[in-house]
Amino acid sequence: MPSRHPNPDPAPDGDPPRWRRRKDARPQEIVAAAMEVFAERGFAAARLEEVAARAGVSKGTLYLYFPSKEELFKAVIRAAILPNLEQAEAMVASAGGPCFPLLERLLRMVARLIATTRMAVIPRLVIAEAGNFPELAAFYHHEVIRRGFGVVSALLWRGIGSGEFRPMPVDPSVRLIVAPLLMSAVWRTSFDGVDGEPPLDVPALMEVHIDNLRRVLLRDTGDGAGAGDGAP
Amino acid sequence: MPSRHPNPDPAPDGDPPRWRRRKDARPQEIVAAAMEVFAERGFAAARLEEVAARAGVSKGTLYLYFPSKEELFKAVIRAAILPNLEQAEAMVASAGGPCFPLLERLLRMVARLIATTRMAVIPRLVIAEAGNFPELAAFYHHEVIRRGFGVVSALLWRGIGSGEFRPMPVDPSVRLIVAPLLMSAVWRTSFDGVDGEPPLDVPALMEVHIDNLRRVLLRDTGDGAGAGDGAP
DNA sequence: TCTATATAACTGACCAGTCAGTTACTAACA
DNA sequence: TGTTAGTAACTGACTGGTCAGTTATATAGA
Repeated sequence: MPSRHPNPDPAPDGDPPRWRRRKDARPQEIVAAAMEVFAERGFAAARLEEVAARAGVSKGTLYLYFPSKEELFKAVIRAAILPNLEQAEAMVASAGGPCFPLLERLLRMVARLIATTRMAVIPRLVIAEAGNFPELAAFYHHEVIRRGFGVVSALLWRGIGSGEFRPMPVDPSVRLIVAPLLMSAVWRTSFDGVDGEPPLDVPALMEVHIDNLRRVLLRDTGDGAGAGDGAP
Repeated sequence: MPSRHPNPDPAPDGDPPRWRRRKDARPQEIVAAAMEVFAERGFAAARLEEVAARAGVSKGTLYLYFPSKEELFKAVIRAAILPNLEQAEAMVASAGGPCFPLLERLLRMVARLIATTRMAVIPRLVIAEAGNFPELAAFYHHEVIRRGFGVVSALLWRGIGSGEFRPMPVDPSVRLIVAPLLMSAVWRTSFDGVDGEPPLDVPALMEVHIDNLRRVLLRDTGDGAGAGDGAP
């Protein structure tokens, strides 16, 4: 099979070489291909032969850049999630003013990622393999969950400190805020299209969630702070 | 390897037979063994050899009672979930009076199942294999999710109809009510004990969730219907 | 005796990871 | 400006192992 990344500056003479040395481009091409295949098949069922084919290299080449299937998977997770996580951390760290609108922006941002990108498959993949690859679960917990929880947690503490939010148990609240995101990601990659159901409307779900959170998190201010259909 | 279900009424004479015909008992013993193994390894990584060993039979015997690994898995799901689902359906159908306490009972019941039984692994297993076995996902959606959602949905409609609950979009609300349960189940079977974290306190999480739902679902009644730390 | 029930050896297919060999590129030297 | 070692990048056939599902054979029980 010819490379899917052929000579970008074809030699004028004779036939093009069967392959080219492209040390710098390979890793990210391999990771992109692996992302596709893992997303379609899950970790265990993904075939490295197939990853290699989609990356336009041979299986042996994979092992020049990644020592094992598991490390390749970690690289996929890092590439898919870390940039977004860093963006979220920066957003919360830098923003001033009231916390609730910031939380709204955060939730909408993640919801959009879940609804529109392949990133949504990652939680499912990790959940699936956690039993057989505990080290993978630990990696994901340490690199993603802990940091993600940290972002929301910081936001809640700030809101409580300023009096904007009600006092509340922070750890359970973080989990309850995040749960619908997890559910959306899992749903979209496991049940969408099954049984003739319409696909899950992630943004709509998120708007209802945000409305609910307004009632739950915000300290009562006397005026109708909640959604519009409430008391007279 | 000797059977773990040896002759329950050992023959008085000579050596006991190498095996016994136990047509009626086999299926449930096999399903119980399969539940264990699937829970520990996931669907794909579970070995039928091991299921057979734990059930005290040979692999061939499995195929006398279940035509394939997939059908065996379905049997496991049915055995683990259907009784509880039916109990929940009966509870909602038969109970009168206000809806919110009923919802509380329902949530606490499921939370207890998730926190204390092996049932909690089922969602993880289905999620994990949904990509590779779409028919399994469809089965689970049809037999479990649809009915589970139906129970909560019925409850919400009733509460809205009676004026106990605020008007609300029912489908998203059902998902938001269920999401923390799903998260708890997944967490307990994927991340508990990882990274030195204390295990998830499912009942505590559920109590916070229920408090939140009180604020979200119940129509404002003027008095302090919400949790105890609110307005004077 | 007859046969439903059970066994255990077998088959065929799959795949992660390895490694001996091949090729594209580089730079030292003519 | 060739030419030619030298080497890093790459290939693909191979190994060793796994496991779902099948089948020839044996025996419990009627």
